[in-house]
Amino acid sequence: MLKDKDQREKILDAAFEVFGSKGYHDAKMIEIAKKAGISKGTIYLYFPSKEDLYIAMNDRSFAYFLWNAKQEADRCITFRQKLYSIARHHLYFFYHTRKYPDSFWQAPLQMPEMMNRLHQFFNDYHNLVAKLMEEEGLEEATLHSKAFCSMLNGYRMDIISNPEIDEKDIEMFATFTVGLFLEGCY
Amino acid sequence: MLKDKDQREKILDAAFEVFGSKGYHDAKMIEIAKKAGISKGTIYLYFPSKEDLYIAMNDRSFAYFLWNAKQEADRCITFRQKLYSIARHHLYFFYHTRKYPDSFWQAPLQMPEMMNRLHQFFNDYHNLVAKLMEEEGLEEATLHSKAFCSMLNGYRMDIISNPEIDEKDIEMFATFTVGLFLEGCY
Amino acid sequence: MLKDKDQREKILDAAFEVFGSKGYHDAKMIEIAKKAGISKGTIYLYFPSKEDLYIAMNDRSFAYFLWNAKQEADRCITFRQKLYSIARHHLYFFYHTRKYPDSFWQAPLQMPEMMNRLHQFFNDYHNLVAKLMEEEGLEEATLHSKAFCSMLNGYRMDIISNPEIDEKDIEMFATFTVGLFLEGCY
Amino acid sequence: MLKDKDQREKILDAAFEVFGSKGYHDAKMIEIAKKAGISKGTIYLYFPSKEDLYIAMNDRSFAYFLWNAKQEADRCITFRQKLYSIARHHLYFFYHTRKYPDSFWQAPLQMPEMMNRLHQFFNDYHNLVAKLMEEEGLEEATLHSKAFCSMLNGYRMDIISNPEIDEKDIEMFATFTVGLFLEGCY
DNA sequence: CATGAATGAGGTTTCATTCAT
DNA sequence: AATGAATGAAACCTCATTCAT
Repeated sequence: MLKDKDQREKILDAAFEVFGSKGYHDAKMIEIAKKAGISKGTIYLYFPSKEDLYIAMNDRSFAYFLWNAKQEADRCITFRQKLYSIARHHLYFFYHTRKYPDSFWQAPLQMPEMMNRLHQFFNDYHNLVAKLMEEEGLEEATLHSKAFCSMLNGYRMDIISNPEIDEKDIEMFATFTVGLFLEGCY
Repeated sequence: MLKDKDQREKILDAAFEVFGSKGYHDAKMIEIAKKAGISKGTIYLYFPSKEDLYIAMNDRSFAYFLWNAKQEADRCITFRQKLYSIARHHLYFFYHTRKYPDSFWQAPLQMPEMMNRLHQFFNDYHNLVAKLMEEEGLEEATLHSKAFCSMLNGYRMDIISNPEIDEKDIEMFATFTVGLFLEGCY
Repeated sequence: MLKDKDQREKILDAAFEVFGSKGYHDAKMIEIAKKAGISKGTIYLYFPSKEDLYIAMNDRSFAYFLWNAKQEADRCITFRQKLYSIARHHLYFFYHTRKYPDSFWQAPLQMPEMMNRLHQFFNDYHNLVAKLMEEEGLEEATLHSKAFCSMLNGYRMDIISNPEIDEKDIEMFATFTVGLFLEGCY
Repeated sequence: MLKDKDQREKILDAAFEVFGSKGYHDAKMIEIAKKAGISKGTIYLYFPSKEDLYIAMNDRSFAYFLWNAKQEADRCITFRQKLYSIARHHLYFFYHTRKYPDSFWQAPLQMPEMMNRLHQFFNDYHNLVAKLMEEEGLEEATLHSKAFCSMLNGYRMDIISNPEIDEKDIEMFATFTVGLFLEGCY
């Protein structure tokens, strides 16, 4: 039982790496199997298809992301601190998974189920952030949360493709974004 | 001579529609050919491979997007108006191409040439916006331009997948984004 | 383990027949698969490409030919007998594979690896014969061995395309060739 | 009229080069057209198909080869001189066309018409040589002529692939072959 | 549970040939 | 006569999935 859990997780870990670094179409089941240290057939004991594996892998990542974002934010007291924790969490996530640029934030069209999950995830994330804003009394919390998250998303490609970006840059991006959000550009 | 031009454009138009609605991998050359009203082989008279066609199609879109963005901004006088024109152009582009959600703003990894073009495009776009900001005397124009464009990008998925969004919403998104950028969230 | 060996051999057998009777370019992978009683994809489990299969098939034939030629020659005592055994082996090989005229003795240009193997094979064969001649004290063994083998090769097209040629003719060709080689034309 | 003749010849010349250096299957009509300085379509005004062009090209080569061989032999007086002239002509032909190794002496199976022509050519050539031998009173002239020509053919691959072989080697090969034929190996 | 050999549908690309100009 | 744009059949190869062991 625990063994099963381990197998499933091992496969999801491998899937994260392979899907993440190659993209859905260029990822091969055999490579995921090899990376998981098992055989191709075994994957099908745990996941009915490549697509299902892809979705399961993303689901796990989504849950993990949201859970962590919430944890971090809950530790903070002031609104500014909360925004800052969201920003840091978001950007560090990009930073730590920068070797797997395809693992997040985009999905193949022609995979409606995955699109739904992705929408749901964005929804959940935006709601999480919107709630923080509502608690602060901010109007139009939904629009504001989307704008805030979108600014963070904008750093994704830079973080992925510019190897010179380091943790100091990440901190700066977070500070800048929170400042712009709270006070505007001037 | 004109004929050639026409054929090439016809193919690029069809490529835009098919790549845009299916994504690179799920797009089939035969479908592009049919949509262009020609035969499969003819595509290869104008483009050496599927990948080259994809890149050429994107290049055309990039140039078109940048040219229009500049046109619109140049017609404006105040800084706020310029930002607003950028925002409207950006969001209306999403709106008018919402049937082709894969035609823009993302590219398959494993296609380094395309990634380079995409980076270049973002660079050009951000520079265009940064220049407007520099003219206004805004500090850290690069960071600000990225943040501004990122907020606009954030509406992409909504515009694509929510069929209830209409031109009034677009205008509202633009107004909101410019306001947030200039004055902050309060 | 034995199964694998069998599959590989089955594929090589089928390749010998199809390449041999159609030539490299007119041979189709699907036909080789059908003849081997397997599916197209299975061939690619054992050989990475059509070209590799072609080369492997030829390699096997080369080794087989040389091994047999040596076996037969080693059983003989006198020089004349040895020459005669070489001639018979050579001509009977043509005779027994006459249904597969393209399987031997020629290779597509534009396939450098195959050309190398073919050269190597001719080299090995000529050396084998040259050695017999050296043991006899014949001068210019290399030139003589090439001339001898070339005369035998000359019967190839006759044997392949003239269905009236039978084993009696083969014996006669061998006798004639050895005689001409040893004593000249008078 | 003369113009036509020129076009046809130009195409045959180009075909000789391209078929000869690439082989039938790897030769492209477009390349032949370019080499002839005309357009693809024009070839089809003079030859109904690639196959027909290939056959016509070979036919011309065959006729040329035979005509020259006869010319050279007729100039000679003694039997040995005649054999020697045949040998030199044969080997120099290989030597001078060594850049076009596929232009002669082999044909794709699956092209019965071409196979027939090739047989006919060998027949004619062997008869030409056999006649010389008959005039000398040699018995079994047919067998002897085949053996003689086959020995010459044996140098083909060497001449084609060994760039160090020069005219001195050719002369030596001719001398050696005639000697072996007349006196045997000792 | 686990394996990995086998399958076969499906897509990109090539190129001889045609035909309107 | 000459062109070259257009055609479309055909073939190699890939890889998700199955299933006997």
